[in-house]
Amino acid sequence: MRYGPEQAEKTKERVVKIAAAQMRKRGPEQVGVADVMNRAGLTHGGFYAHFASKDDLIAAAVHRMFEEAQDMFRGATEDKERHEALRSYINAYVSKSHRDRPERGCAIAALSSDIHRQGRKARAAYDKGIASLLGKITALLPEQEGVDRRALAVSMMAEMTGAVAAARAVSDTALSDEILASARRSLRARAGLPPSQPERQSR
Amino acid sequence: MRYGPEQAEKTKERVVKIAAAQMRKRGPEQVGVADVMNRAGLTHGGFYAHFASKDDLIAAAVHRMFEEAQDMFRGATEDKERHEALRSYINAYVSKSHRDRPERGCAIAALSSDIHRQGRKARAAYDKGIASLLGKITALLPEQEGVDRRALAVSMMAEMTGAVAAARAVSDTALSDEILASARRSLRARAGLPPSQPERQSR
DNA sequence: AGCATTATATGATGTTCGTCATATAAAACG
DNA sequence: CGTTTTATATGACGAACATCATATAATGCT
Repeated sequence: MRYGPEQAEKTKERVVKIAAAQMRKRGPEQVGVADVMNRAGLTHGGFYAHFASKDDLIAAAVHRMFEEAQDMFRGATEDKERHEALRSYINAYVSKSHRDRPERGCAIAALSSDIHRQGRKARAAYDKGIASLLGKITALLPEQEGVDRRALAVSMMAEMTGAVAAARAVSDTALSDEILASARRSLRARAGLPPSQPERQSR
Repeated sequence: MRYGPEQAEKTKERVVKIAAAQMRKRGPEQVGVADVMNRAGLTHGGFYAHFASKDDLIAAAVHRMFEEAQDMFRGATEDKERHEALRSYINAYVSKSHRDRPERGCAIAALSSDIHRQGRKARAAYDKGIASLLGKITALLPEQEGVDRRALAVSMMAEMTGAVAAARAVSDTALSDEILASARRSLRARAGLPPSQPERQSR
């Protein structure tokens, strides 16, 4: 044990990463401390050398989820002109692959009904993540007369996260696919994107 | 004990009602069998005279949530002309009072990230509830040329549930209120309702 | 009146949980 | 080389959990 002075940092990062994945997949309360530590190749007792409590771990995990979301956003939008960036982000977000991989996906959709039972720090991290995403979507929206871009961004974010959450919740595959397809088309139209591109199936 | 032959039926109904409220508030997994029974004035052991398992209780609770949702829908829409019914339903759903009382509210918003971890029966009840609601929203939408009412209903449901879930998740009150207000305005416009009614504050 | 039925209660089982006190052993430092 | 520091391990604590076997007592039927 103890393989270097900054090994602890690496270990902690690994634990948080695993926790972030597991908690998106199974919910923060369903993920046990011992489970996370075992997945990191450790035993449960050492946990409290890194975190003050499980609530602390949850807060750190939520923070990391939004870091990963930033990467996803950047990957979909960078080096693209605004219209194309917006289309790319919508297609990536409201997609089957996002629906089918909650452990790698957006925290807002994954934790929508879990987060309000969590501690102060986890909720603060969530707030910050939402605010940041809203800012980015607003900035991508085209300016049009009579359109409040900020309000449109809020409304679109609700539809995006609601559609992915609903598509995950539903067990009928056809209905789930329909939810994604309808939301995707509606979102593109509301974003002011030309309607009938060759309808790519984003999987 | 045993106060009559149909007393058991009453008791079961009471247990399911309590479970439906608690599970919307705290999540199905966070609600213990003993907790529900105690709230019903009983002890935990008798539980298995009424239900085969906790999963069974969850399924029954989800079923009941959608029954209550039907009542809410009917209450907001009955005896109203289509436009007015639609406006009334949107205002009631995307409201502060709905946000602040998840235990009495819509199962879709309350369980969006919980339900996909549940058993077959609970998920089937959820599917049925979503399908039924979608049918009702579709029927209320005005017919317009070039508008797929069903697709619009799906997209609007995603925005409604996403907005309420996000408004609950966020701890910043101002942001939470903004989410509701933006979604409400957007939904009314998308439903084809005249834009600037005297903006009632639905609480 | 007495017997069978059944709704609820008591209490136990074995798990899993978060937390913590303590032990170990390797690295860093003198 | 020896001492201190510290990352991880071991093991235990009490609480909560779902489940079930059994007990109790009141009802409905004969």
